[in-house]
This record gives sequence, structure tokens and C-alpha cells, in this order.
Amino acid sequence: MPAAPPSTTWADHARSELARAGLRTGGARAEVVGLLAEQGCVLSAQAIHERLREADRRVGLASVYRALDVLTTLKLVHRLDVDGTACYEPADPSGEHHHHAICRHCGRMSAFEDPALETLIDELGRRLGYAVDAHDVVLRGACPDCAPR
Amino acid sequence: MPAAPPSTTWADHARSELARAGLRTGGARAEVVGLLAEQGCVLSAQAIHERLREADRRVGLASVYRALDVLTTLKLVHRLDVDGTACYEPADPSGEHHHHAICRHCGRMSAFEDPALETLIDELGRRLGYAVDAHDVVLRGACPDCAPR
DNA sequence: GACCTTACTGAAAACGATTCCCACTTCCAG
DNA sequence: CTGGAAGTGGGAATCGTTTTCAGTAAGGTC
Repeated sequence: MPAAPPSTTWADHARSELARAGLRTGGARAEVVGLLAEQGCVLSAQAIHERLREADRRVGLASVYRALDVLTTLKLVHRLDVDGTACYEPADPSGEHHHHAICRHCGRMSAFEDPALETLIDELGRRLGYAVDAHDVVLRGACPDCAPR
Repeated sequence: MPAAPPSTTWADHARSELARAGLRTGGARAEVVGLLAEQGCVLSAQAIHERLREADRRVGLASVYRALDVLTTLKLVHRLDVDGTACYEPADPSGEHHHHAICRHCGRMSAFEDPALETLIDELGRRLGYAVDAHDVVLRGACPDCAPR
């Protein structure tokens, strides 16, 4: 499990970006930001909704989706489609990010990062004439626990 | 646009693999294989259904999904989730494959391949202790036409 | 070729994720 | 205050996908 990024930093960054975009604070959006900040790993919209409920923060599911949509547009969170369900995680303002490997058997997700991969992808974008502003890499297979050997 | 792979070859391969798996021939599954064979690029289940309709091959939508499920399990097609919708394309028996770049503006999809990327991903899987049997790479941004410069 | 078993199929219902709609609340400016 | 716009929650609607079920047909057996 990767260490959680400095939560307060991202949350503050997100809040100021939201303000800068002329959006009001308070309410559901703030709750979503708050919850995402303390989560290191990807969460589905429904999972976020559920956790907020558990924490007695009543937030409508629709508002969670709306908040995530805004955050994604502002590039404050990364969205990742896995098995037809969208998952979200805070995006480090520095641009630093990781990718995921998903186990076919236990469904667990591991994160990894690799500078060489990033460099290669940049170069590929350039070769295609694309102005690449995001990319996903997903590995699928058997994790060390599920495929002992 | 990449040249279409030798259609007959993949279709034949697919048919023989299906037979080898003890599955019956004829009917909806054959239609799906036939259609996929002549399509170079990714297609959603709904798109496949629609095209079969247009070609007067009446195939139920459920059967299209079922056929795609079988083909995916047998690794005869690759499945790619894009924007929460599953898309499929024939998988070359040689294992050779490509990845995709999607334009944020026009939505068009370009394919590319890169041996170095494949090598790097293999190595990453090894480093993680993962028995990686599939991987996706998706680039997003502005295509050359939409971002002139 | 007739028969039987069982896989396969299509249509419709069920389903889960996401979006839309609408009435209500909250915030802010005047 | 007060009016308007942004934001919100809940439920209805939508979309892609899966399941259910009754009917069809493939493939082996005689």
C-alpha cells in the first residue's frame, strides 16, 4: 500500500482551485473533497457516498456525482474506469501520479509508478502529433498472492 | 487508420478456437465473429448489434453480449472500457496488439503500437510480482486535427 | 431420417451505475 | 431584507449490461 499523500495539501489546493473557478464553498462538494483527501486509493462514486453516510455527513448521491464531475473537469481528481465503473482519486498538483495493476482473482488493486513509462508515453504522444493531457495504464493478471510462483 | 488485418485468418482462427472449446457453430455467435473480422477498429456491443441489423442479420442484443463474453474469455477479442462503455476488437493470435489515443474534442480514436512500451510493461509486471496477462494503455488529449500546433 | 438431449437464441424484464429533473435551501449582492 | 443564482437531495429517467425464460436448432444416437 502506498503511503498516503500529504492530505491537507491536496485538500487546500482543491479548495482554492474551486474558489478560483468561482464556485461556492460549503455543502456537499466540500464533503467530497474532505473525504477524498483522506483516502489514498481509488474510490467509486457509490463508495464515497456510502462512506459519507457512515460518517453522518448526509450528502445526496447526485451531489457526489456532480462534485466529482467538477473536480475531474478542474483536473483535481483522476478518473479511472474499471469494469464499467468509474473510480476517482485525488490528483497531485505536482503532476506526479501512478498507475494500477488489478488482480483478476482477488480484485485487489496495486499502484505503481515508473518514470521511464511516463517518458515513453510523452514521447509516444509527440510521435502521434497528439497533445496528450492524460493517460491511463492498467495491468491485469494474477497478483503475487493469487499466483504463488 | 491502420490497415485491416487479414480478416479471413482471424475469423478462421476464432472459429476453430470456438470449436475446440466444444461450442456449437452457427447462429448469433458466428455473425458476431463475421462482423468483427471485417472491422479493423473497436466497436461497442451496441454498435455491433446495430450493424448486424443493418445487414439484415437478426441477432438479439443479448446474444451479442453473450458472444462477446465468450470471445473475450477465450482471448479472441480484446475488451476496452472507454467512458464507461465496453468496446471490443479482434485479438491477433500472434499476440501482437496496439493501444489507443482518444481525442477529447472529436472523440476519434487512433491506434498505435510500440515495442518499447510492451517491453517496459512486461518488466513492470515482473517487478510487481504480477503475472500480467493483459494491459491497456489509453492516451487522451487533442488529436493533430483538433489541436493545430 | 426421426429422436433426444442440451446448447443456443431472442425478447423482455431486471439490474447497477449514472444523469436528469424539480422543488427546496443557501449564499451573496444590492 | 429581498431577489436571483448556485447548490442540494431525492426520486424518476436513462443507459449499458445481465439475467430469465420459453422456444429453437445443432449434433450425436439409433
